[in-house]
Amino acid sequence: MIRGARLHMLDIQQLRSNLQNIITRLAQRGYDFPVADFESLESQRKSVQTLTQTLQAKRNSASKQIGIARQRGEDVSLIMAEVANMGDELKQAENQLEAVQTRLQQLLLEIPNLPHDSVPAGKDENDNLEMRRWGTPKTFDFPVQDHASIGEHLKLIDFETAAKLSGARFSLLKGGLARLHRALAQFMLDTHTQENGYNEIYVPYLVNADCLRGTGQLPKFEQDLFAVRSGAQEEADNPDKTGPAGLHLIPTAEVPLTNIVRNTIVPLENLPLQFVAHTPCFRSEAGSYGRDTRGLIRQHQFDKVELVQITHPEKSHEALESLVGHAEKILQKLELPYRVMLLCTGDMGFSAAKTYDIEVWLPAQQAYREISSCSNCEAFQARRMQARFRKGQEKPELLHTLNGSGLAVGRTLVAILENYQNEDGSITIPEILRAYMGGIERIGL
RNA sequence: GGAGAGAUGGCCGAGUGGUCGAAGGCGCUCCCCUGCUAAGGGAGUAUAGGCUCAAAAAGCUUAUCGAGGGUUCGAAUCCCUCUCUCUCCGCCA
Repeated sequence: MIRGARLHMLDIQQLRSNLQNIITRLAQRGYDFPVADFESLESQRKSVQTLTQTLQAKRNSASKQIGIARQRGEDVSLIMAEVANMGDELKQAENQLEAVQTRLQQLLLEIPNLPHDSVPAGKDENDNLEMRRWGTPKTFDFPVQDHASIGEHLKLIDFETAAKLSGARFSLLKGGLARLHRALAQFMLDTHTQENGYNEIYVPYLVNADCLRGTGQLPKFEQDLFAVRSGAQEEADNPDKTGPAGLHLIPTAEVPLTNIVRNTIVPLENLPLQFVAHTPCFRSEAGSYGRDTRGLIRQHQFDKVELVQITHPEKSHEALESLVGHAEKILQKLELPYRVMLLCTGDMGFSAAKTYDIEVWLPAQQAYREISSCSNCEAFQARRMQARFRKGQEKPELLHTLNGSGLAVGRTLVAILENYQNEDGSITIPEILRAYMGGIERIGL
């Protein structure tokens, strides 16, 4: 049997009828569309599929006739002989179709999303557009320390022990900083659930391959993930298998949160869905050797409060603006200066049609550093996930999905350490967090 | 971990090899009827593909009864593997 439904990242109809346009738009984000491969596979697919279906139709009608004749008690040996010969031809056609479809599928699953019209064309982060700034970087009348030094002097960040336990790019927080880290996550969750209308969700931290394909991490970015297997298994042999085999640690809660609507038809009146979850995130950081090796900026494991919205396609771009606002609100309440960047075509992630990064001011680096990334994936993930909505009796339509950090907890901790540092090496607790810290105002030696 | 029972359309539920994409019911949509209400009658009611077509409409066609594979001219139905759910026992935070 051949599966009829195939998942693609871009609208396959669009791809067939509007190929040149799509190639041009993908080129803007630096993607070289494999035209020759695609066209050859498409033409193969067309002829093989037509052949296969014709043979199937023949077989079906012959089988039906056999059934009818049998019931009448007629002799069926003649038709039987005729159909029997078809078997091999059909099987061969089906196998061929399967092979072509698989190759086509592989190709299609690796094509990134199309940039939205409002996204500036550009090559890398230097072409991103600054939208706005909030807050003024504080001037210090003493030499500022970076967060790693501050934490180590306080003896509340212990990288050595973390390395002993797990290796490089892990960290261990103690005492007041561990509590501050927890307070931050609580504060973020409370803000998003109580003020921004999000529904708090607790999610699995291990997900199957379908989820990762749905949000776009697979098949292309396997190397960025951690795969796990249970001790009872020899190997995670078949990544496609559901169940304990082939599970991966989530690189972000976007994966489980967005996949909540995989293979579902959401009633129109339930839209938009707004989910928030606080989870650890696990990333292999392959290919980032030497970058941000010091401190908490780039870790294999970090906590994040993630926002996900599932919206009507006509509402997604205004939803993106509000989602960015929700993330910004956290920084405002923490009184941390930041700027909002609109990413250019070349700097966006695989699944995104449009992305805003929020960058927080880090005094020790004298620079703004990413603390949140908010993306509208439009129908890209929804198509991979078959996430749809239905209006009345009309046909189901693909939803739009959005996600954003609200915020990365570890990096927020970094920002607080650096922006709220005092000359004596202590940290002032931001006003808004004191309720979560038992009222204390300062963390010091 | 052991024993057993299951998985069918929006829902319930029939279907153990043949005109089955699937009876029946509920729900829903449209229409008719009845002065309102209630009741009644009729029609319709899955999804994703492909082909024909400039396109639309329409037509033809394929696939899908938890998933994957197998047997067969033909599979919801038979066989194998897996997943999930439920019940009982054991174990466990």
